[in-house]
Amino acid sequence: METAVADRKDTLDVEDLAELCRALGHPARVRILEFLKKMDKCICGTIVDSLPLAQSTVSQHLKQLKSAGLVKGEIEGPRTCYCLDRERLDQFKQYVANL
Amino acid sequence: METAVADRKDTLDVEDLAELCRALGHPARVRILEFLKKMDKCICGTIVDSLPLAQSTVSQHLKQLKSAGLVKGEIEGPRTCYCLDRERLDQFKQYVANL
DNA sequence: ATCGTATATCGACGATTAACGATGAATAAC
DNA sequence: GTTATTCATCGTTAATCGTCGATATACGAT
Repeated sequence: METAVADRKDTLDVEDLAELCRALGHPARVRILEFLKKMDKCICGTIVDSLPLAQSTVSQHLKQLKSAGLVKGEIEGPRTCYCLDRERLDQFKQYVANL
Repeated sequence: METAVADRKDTLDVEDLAELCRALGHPARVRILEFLKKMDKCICGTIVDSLPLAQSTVSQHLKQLKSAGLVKGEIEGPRTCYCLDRERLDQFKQYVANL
């Protein structure tokens, strides 16, 4: 019984950890995460300016981070303000620490 | 000067972290890592038996983990014995803890 | 020698990724 | 109203990924 429950729990963690890792498996996305860690809140345009990539590419990367739950975007007029989801980052840290 | 040095250090860590994340960005590879964490040493065949994947696929996954430095393989006759590179895993943990 | 076991590699295939420029929708300024 | 700014989305392209079966190589047993 306990084993069965533990196995299910492991299954969810594995998939979730893999998803988070996939999200951070590109240097640009790591940089974005670090940037947001420092800046707390930041509009898309500033992130675009900080990377040697096209705006559309950065937007795609942000989309990936958002999909993984690591960042949140809040629309302000024509701008989008992104911030880190610190709880989600902590979750990632927890997973990795438990490896 | 210090900024320049710090920037270079960040650049290396970002790439390295991304590489490690990419390696663990697939559930099968996370499972292999966990398996090796528990078993300490394990032959390829046993790992193959523990996953619902073809032997060739598992071999490819192991190759990815090896390339990222997370596992080491030691040939013993017709068999290969894999083990976790614990220092490398600790490095990963360190990177993530510092995010 | 032959046969069996183990596994890395190859090639094929479909799916996914990362890059870009173009564009449309939403907002702001005039 | 027009014009400008912002950014998500689209489509294209080439590269990479994940999976498989087949196979060659290395070793072990007979």
